[in-house]
Amino acid sequence: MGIDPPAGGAMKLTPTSFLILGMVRLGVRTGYDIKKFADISTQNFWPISLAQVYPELSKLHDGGFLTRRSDPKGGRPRSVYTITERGETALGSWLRSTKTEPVQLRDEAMLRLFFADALSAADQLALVARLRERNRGNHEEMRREILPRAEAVEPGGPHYPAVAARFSADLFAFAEKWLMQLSSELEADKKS
Amino acid sequence: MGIDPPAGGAMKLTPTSFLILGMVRLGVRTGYDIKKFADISTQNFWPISLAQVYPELSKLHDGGFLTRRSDPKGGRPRSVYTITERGETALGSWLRSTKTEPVQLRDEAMLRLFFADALSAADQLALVARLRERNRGNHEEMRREILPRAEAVEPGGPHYPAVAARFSADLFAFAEKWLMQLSSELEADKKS
DNA sequence: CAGGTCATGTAAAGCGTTACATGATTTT
DNA sequence: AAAATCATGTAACGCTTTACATGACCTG
Repeated sequence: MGIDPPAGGAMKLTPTSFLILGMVRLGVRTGYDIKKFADISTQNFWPISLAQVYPELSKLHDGGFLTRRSDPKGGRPRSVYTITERGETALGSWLRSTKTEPVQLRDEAMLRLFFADALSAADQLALVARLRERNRGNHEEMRREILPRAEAVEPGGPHYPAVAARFSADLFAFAEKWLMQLSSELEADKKS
Repeated sequence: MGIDPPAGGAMKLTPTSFLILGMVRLGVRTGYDIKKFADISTQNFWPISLAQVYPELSKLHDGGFLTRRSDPKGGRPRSVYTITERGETALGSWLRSTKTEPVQLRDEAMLRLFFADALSAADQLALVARLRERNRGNHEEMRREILPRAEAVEPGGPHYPAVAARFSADLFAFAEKWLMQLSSELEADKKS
């Protein structure tokens, strides 16, 4: 009532904000659905938790980037969001922004590999075997769950989600071959 | 004086703790040197900041995993650390631990790619070009700075740092080819 | 002698995860 | 009838980053 509607003058949007904004733009309209869809699409390169989604939606709504409409299913409250003109503009200029942030990888298993010289030959092999197994699992999930969904897009639908999925899948495939090679080399070294 | 020397009964060590511990074990003895060496070795899969190093060293010292010796260079104070038996044990059981944490990737650029359908064909190409350029830079740095240092190891020295470096370098190389391919496909689509 | 590197820390702020809390609806 | 899923949030905690602070030593 007393709040200037578009408001958000000095509002700093994070990549997580744009993830939410982009999801709403793709037609994923509720907080719960955004989290569910993110889990099978963007989780590999930008993980989010459900606890981030709701405050972020409110923030974007307060800033005028989204509109909120109450649409209860039965007696259960539910909020449905739509992107505004302002939201589209913000998303567009983020997508065109040229400042490139570095990739950030965090992998405890790779850290273990780095220090693996402290292990016996047998334990080294076991460590690499665990790395391979985890990677194989990730690859499987990618190929079976994520890629097919991303590729099952109606004509005229978005096609970059499938590009991103294929990239991840191919990276996992490459890592799989690489780690197999490493295993073989270690086995060979053991015998000599 | 009144402190039980080994102390650390219920002390929870994080991957960052083991990174520090492992570095000291490899003969990197001061906080400053650990950060410097981490920057050209483990930064790609477990980034740390200098502000983490010193408190972590103190924590590990308090827990009896490291010994501290004061060794000033000129009038400048300096602490040199050594790993203890207890530290070796802890590092070993972490390395042999079978619980596998998931890889965690965070890449704003990939997130942009995922939502690139909102862009014009020209802007899509520009986005991919930026991705490629960043990747090429990472690959270059890997090949020119990190790999050679990791591979320049005296006989009997650790050889897994070089394995880890080669893995990263090869991943970047793979991504480079993949992104080149994507660029070509987009160019081809544009003409048709 | 100025700027860079060596060297060690503290404080504040930001971001994200886990756990907590609640309750309706749907599926088995 | 129980379990899973839908649905929305809050609170506490932990890890990391950035900024602040200090000062000696070395190189051009």
